[in-house]
Amino acid sequence: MELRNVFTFIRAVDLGSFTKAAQELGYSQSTVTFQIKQLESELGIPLFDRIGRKVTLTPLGEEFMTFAIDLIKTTSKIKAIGTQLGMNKVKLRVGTIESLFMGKLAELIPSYFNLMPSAQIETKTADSVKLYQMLRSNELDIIFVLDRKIHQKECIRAFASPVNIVFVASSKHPITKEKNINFSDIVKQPLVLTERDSIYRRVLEEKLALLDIELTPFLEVDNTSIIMKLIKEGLGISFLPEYIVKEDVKNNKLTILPVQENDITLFCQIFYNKNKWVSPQMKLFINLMSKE
Amino acid sequence: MELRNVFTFIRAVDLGSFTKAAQELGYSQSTVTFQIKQLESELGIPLFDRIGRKVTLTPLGEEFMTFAIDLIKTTSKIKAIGTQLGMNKVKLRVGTIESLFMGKLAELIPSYFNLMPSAQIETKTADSVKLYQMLRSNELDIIFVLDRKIHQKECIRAFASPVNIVFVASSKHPITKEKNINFSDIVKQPLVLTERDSIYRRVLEEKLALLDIELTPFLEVDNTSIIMKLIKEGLGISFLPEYIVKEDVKNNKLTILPVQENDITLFCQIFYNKNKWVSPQMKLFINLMSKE
DNA sequence: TAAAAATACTCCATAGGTATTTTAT
DNA sequence: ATAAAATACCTATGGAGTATTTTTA
Repeated sequence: MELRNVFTFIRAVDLGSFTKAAQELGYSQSTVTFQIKQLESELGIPLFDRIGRKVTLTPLGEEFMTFAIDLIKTTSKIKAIGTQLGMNKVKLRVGTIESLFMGKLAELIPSYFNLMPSAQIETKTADSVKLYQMLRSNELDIIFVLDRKIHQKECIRAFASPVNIVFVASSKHPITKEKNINFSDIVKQPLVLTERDSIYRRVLEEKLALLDIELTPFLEVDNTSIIMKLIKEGLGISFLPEYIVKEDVKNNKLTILPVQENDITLFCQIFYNKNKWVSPQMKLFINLMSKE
Repeated sequence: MELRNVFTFIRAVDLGSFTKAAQELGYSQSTVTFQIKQLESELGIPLFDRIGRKVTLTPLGEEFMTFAIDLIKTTSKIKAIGTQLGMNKVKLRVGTIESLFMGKLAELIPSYFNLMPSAQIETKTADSVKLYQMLRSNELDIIFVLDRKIHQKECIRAFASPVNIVFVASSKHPITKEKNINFSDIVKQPLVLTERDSIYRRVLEEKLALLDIELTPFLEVDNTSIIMKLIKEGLGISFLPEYIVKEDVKNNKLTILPVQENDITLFCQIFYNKNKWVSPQMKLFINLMSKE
């Protein structure tokens, strides 16, 4: 059944005339006759009695009329889809790495819900490799990662912001007295680092490899919050993104070590799947991150 | 918007695959792709994310889905139109002449409502000329008249039953003693007749005109019930359809006069407009009358 | 005679098919 | 290599128009 015909039917009923309906709808009179005939044969029931030069609904036609109005009501609701954004609960599936969750994402969530009150967010914390995979297989709508600024196939970069990765120690640690520190000095210290395939750990190792320096941390922890807690207790030094230590540096609990050779900069970035429709929820998330 | 496309959309969502939907619906895969594309461009919103070789609904697609289901529900209701007959109040507009209402129609109405419990009947009593007019202009669905069996243009005769028109007098009236009565005897009596353009009055006059007899009733009344009341009180004789006096003849209140020359037979008939859809209500009415 | 609907006929848009290409598993 | 969707291209159906006929007021 063609909704166009249903529209015409309703106008014909309201105006009591095929000709008038045709004029109003911009059809020729014969087209209206045809459309109504088509409806009647599709439904297998007569809709109008054609008596004299008047048309009047049959009882079955009246019955059909109520359903026809239903159909039209629903189509007008359909036309309004997308006009009231965020009116319906749309879940945004965000993937990120643990340190970015703690250091950046957590503080963004309240303002997201502020602007999208009926929203839902589902977060998934995993390592970058897993996150890229999940984005490609559409298990996530958006991922928020720390990485070099390189092309990721199938993915579109919606946002990138530079992040320094720094060496930190407790402010009470004797090494904070030093003015100039080299990589070779660092590696002699007890190091608490993230796991081997964490991106900044890997970047650091590559850098040191060029200088023929070997890295032997005495402790590996996969959670930056725990690392910071240990460091604050004076347990050696670590290599972490600046954003995550900022707060403690301000409070003078941690100190960034002045390692001249360290020019490692990564980017915290947002990606989405290139084949994915960018929903208002995704746009909002990206905007909030950009304005920060 | 094409409901066919909405059907396809729903199957594609349920099966999570265009190809499977195509197989199930008997389309080619490209047709499903085309139909969904068409929906998307009509609505101006993306319905599916095509990621890898999977398709998944976008948030807007999910929103559309609920309305799509609405549409399909309504169309399935539409298909059921006419299956449950008499479920909805359909008014049957019946026109008849006064004597037939009293003599035939009144007793039929209870059985009509018995078989069509949710029905409505609207009756209109008028003279035959007016009734034919109203049938032609679709102010009535059906008319029940007493007439010669002649073709009425625009009308279809659904039923006809012969009716004798007879002379009656009170059983106490002296004329009932007579064995043989002629027209010439009749016209000498005080006559109470229906109005001039009532059909049996007219037929009688035509018959008498052939015999060069003139008819001069002393009283004309447009209501047969009143005429019968007057006759029963001994106020002359009348010329009425047999069905209307039957009851009183049985009770020996009225007597049919044995007028040999009187062979006047008319037909009580049901007509409907030839362009009119014959509703189950109309059919039932006709059937009930035929079975009587 | 005028006005409304039905009918006949024509034209073009488009729905649907087949075959192929692209993309991801 | 396979499976799914997109794309290109072709054809037949049928929707809409014009012109005419029928019917009633």
